[in-house]
Amino acid sequence: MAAGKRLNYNFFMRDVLKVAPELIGKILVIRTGKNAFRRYMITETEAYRGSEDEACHASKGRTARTEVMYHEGGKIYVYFVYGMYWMLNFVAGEKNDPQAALIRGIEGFIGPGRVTKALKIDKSYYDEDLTTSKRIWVEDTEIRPDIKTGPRIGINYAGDIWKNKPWRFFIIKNS
DNA sequence: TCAGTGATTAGG
DNA sequence: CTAATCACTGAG
Repeated sequence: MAAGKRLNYNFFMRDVLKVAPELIGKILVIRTGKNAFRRYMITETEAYRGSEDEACHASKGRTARTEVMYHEGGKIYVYFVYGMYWMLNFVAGEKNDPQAALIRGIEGFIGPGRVTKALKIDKSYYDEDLTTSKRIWVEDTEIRPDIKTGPRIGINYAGDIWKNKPWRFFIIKNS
């Protein structure tokens, strides 16, 4: 895979613990008008992995909301939370293995709610396919950033085992 | 530190 | 139908 090329099916069909960190430094492209697109480098992600992961929405089973997580890698999982914010996730892994990477930060917009506000993401992106969509996709780069890890944010409801997993991936913004 | 805000879910 | 919950943010 080369810089500027769209990340394909094979990229997303792997385990989310590979996909989530590798998304860091990649370019998220979003259509903003008829022939207008904006490009943002992804700077922070989190991995949610399978029905065992108590922090993963799919740990409570297959529902209308989590259905797309059970689909093949490359789909988009969007959901609404706290009455105000859309969360943008990229589904990873094989069919029937519910995994997704939450996009927590892009260049200029740190925080999952701020990301979707900047990109104007809403429910209409639910189940969109990143490998074929004409309005959103991810491109490869030559960037190989120094990736830091830490525990995931906002999942206090999960047990300690899962709460402490270092499944948040990010790069510090250059100052 | 804490309220706002409404989709989603489980339960009666 | 009701009520609880929530992968957050901005104001104070």
